[in-house]
Amino acid sequence: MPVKETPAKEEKPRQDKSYNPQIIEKKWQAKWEANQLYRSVIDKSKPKHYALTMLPYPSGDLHIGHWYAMTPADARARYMHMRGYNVLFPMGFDAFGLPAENAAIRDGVHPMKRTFQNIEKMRKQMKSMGAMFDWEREAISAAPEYYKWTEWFFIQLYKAGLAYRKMSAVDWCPNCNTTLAREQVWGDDRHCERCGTPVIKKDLDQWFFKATKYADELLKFDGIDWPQTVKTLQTNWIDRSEGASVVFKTEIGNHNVEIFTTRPDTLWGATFMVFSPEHPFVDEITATENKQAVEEYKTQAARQTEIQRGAADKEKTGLFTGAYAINPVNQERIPIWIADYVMMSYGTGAIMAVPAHDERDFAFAKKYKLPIVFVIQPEGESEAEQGERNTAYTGPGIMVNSGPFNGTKVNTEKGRKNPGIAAVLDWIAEQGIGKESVNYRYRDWLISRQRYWGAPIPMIYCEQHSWNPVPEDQLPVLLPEDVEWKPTGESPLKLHPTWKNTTCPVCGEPATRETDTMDTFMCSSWYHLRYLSPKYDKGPFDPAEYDYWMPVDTYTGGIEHATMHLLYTRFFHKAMRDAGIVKGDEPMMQLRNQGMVLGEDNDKMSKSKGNVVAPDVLVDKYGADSVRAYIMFFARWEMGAPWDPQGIEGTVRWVRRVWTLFTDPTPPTTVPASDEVTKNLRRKVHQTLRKVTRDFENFEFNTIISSLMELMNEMYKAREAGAAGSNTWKEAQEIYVKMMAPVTPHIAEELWSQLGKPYSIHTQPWPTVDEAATKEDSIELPVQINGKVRDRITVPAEATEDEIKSAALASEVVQKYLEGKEPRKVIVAKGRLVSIVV
RNA sequence: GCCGGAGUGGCGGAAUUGGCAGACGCGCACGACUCAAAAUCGUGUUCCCUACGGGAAUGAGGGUUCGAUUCCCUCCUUCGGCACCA
Repeated sequence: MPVKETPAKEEKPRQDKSYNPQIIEKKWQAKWEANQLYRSVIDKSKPKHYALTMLPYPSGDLHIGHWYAMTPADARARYMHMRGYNVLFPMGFDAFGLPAENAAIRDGVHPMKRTFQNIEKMRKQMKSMGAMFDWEREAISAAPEYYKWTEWFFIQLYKAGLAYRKMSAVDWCPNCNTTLAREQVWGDDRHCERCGTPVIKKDLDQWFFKATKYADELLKFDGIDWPQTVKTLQTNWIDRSEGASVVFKTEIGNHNVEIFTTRPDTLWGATFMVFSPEHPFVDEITATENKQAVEEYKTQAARQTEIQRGAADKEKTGLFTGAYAINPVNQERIPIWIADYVMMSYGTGAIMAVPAHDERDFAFAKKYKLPIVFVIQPEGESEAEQGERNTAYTGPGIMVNSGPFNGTKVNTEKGRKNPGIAAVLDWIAEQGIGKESVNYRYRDWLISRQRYWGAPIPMIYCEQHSWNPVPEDQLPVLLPEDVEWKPTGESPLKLHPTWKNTTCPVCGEPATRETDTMDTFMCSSWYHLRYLSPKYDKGPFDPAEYDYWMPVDTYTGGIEHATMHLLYTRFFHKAMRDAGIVKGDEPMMQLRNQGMVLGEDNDKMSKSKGNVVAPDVLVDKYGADSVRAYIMFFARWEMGAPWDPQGIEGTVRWVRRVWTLFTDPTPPTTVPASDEVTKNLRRKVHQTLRKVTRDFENFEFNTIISSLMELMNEMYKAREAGAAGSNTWKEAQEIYVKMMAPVTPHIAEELWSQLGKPYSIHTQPWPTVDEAATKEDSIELPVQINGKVRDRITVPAEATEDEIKSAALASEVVQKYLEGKEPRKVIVAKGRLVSIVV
């Protein structure tokens, strides 16, 4: 790509030397764009760095939260660029989704039109930020050339046996009029992650991705540098538990009822079974005389929401079915109950109840007078004593009443680490009554959405041949433009008169298309791949680009996606790795999360609360550089903070004062600086450089700005002392502007140019710390006596421990405290302090 | 109930390996400039006292250490996640 020269526009010589961000920011943005400063192309002579920040939904307005996420990410990408990396820092839009469709229902404006208008506006707003986004690589998930490949990926998942259709009770948001994946239902009241409406259950035939196949691998985070909190959230979300699956037989029908238990060592204590009211065997096994009561209980349980059923402190209720099962370890006949504390959605929907060693089962047994048999005895406790218990016993002990295992030790470890469990696991396998088993809370990913504005699910249904994917050469399945906007709870695609009619790819007979669209998290699971080659049409990405840029080196974004996007994209990557489409085990090597900017009132920013901060207004008033600097300065990035509208004055002053320091032609003194002044200045410059470098590495953006402020204050003092014009001064200026460049790219470029340096500062190498220059000549050490600072001594930096010690002891103050006595102990922490114990 | 993060001046925050707590900034006060104001520049700004000097203080209490914001234990507050999970 040839570098275009900007037409040399003759500007009038500046009359006004004062800082005018509106002029210089526009000037440099135009120049950078004109000569494609931020175009990232493969360059095998350089190490690559793929910096990715989560892409926004095109709501139509860039708010301060976007700046908070993007500006530090941009600054760091710029820093990496100056460190010599070939940096890819792309941007795009997660452009499918409900808001645009809901707006269409409201006012009839087509989501396509609105979305692309919004993108237009936001792209312009983003450009005012002065970020180094490579817009040639922009990807928009709602564009056909993008969603063609989202559809293609669905087919690859289908071919890999990872996409399946199932009728089940799924979560439905009555406000969004669509189903949601388990991850998208939040909180105690089980509300929709997007709109906050409590969800309900609906029985629907839906497409799922078999994410659970990767549960174990998703628990491994080897080789990736991700925050512990995210790893913990994902681990808890998947919630692996080790145990056994054991088969109990029903008397009636001789059905095999599989149960999951984490405590196979307590099998001999299973004195009854509890089925979830929805369990498929309930109707058949229920005795005639119990039928009516059971039906009533089922109806009542179904009427309750899962929240009500899930309330842990709720009094347990249940009902005897009249049926019995056989405990396979001791052939005991045990009653089968139904109770709503057993959930169809976890495990198998049926449990063995061991009241002696499980609190819930104990409470249930007490209430309904069911037998309680203790099979784990704490050491030193007699059977009689145990019979007195009024709680379940869950601690360690010895197995009793357990046939061949009497006397076996049980500890509190889970799974095979527990000797009792390990022994029973082997035995049940031998006996053929059960096996070692792992259960997860993690569910398969429900991908179907009953909405229009999403990527079509590229599947066709034929009476003869059931479901088949759309042939790949017919992709994309395009969204029809002429649809009616009705909030019916069914996809508008279903109501379209002709769109769904097609032919079966197997037999060619008339068939119908799937009218649901995909969860937009499917689009964002692979956007980092589309950035590699957004115009490529032979595949989702150009393999040459993939081989050079992937994996993502640094990924930044909000932690709210811990169990959604960040889990989906890992699953997606692993599934596509196994399909031979991508390489490596993980898509993103390093992850860092930013916090959230809250409103002044400490509340989440929202239009309805009227606490939204508009960055455009700030940019108009102060310039993008000052806003960028404030964003990075005002809070710890990973923590976030409520917005303080006054605080921005601090960074505005800093930027102006730097401007003045560099452009004021009349230094305050003509007296040349002493060697000491220049040496001290140079020391401070290199110390600051070391600090700023380290802070960029560690994503500690706030202290980058404060260090730069500190150095500026020192430079003002040095200038006062005559340092201006010296070589040290020139070096200080040069390093200073380079350090500013990632944070405040426009003013840095302008000052760089005014220093007479060649365009562009953003292609300059990051300066190197002169370690020798950072060394202090003499250091002031505090002297502590019994832990309190009583004096300070100044010693040469290279003073030995003994020299420091005698200097400290020689101090008058120390002598006074010693009162002529010998100190008990003198500790010299070199370069830190002297501690004297009297 | 379980898991994880956080708690430091009026406010945002700093303190890198256990070594001077409060860097840097906001705000505030005073001063300079000005007819005046804004802007700008300068000085001060944790709290308490009898103020030359001394004492206390990093959510609370305890411990380890010459020395703890930092490590350990108990607890409190707060935010987030999970939860009749078998």
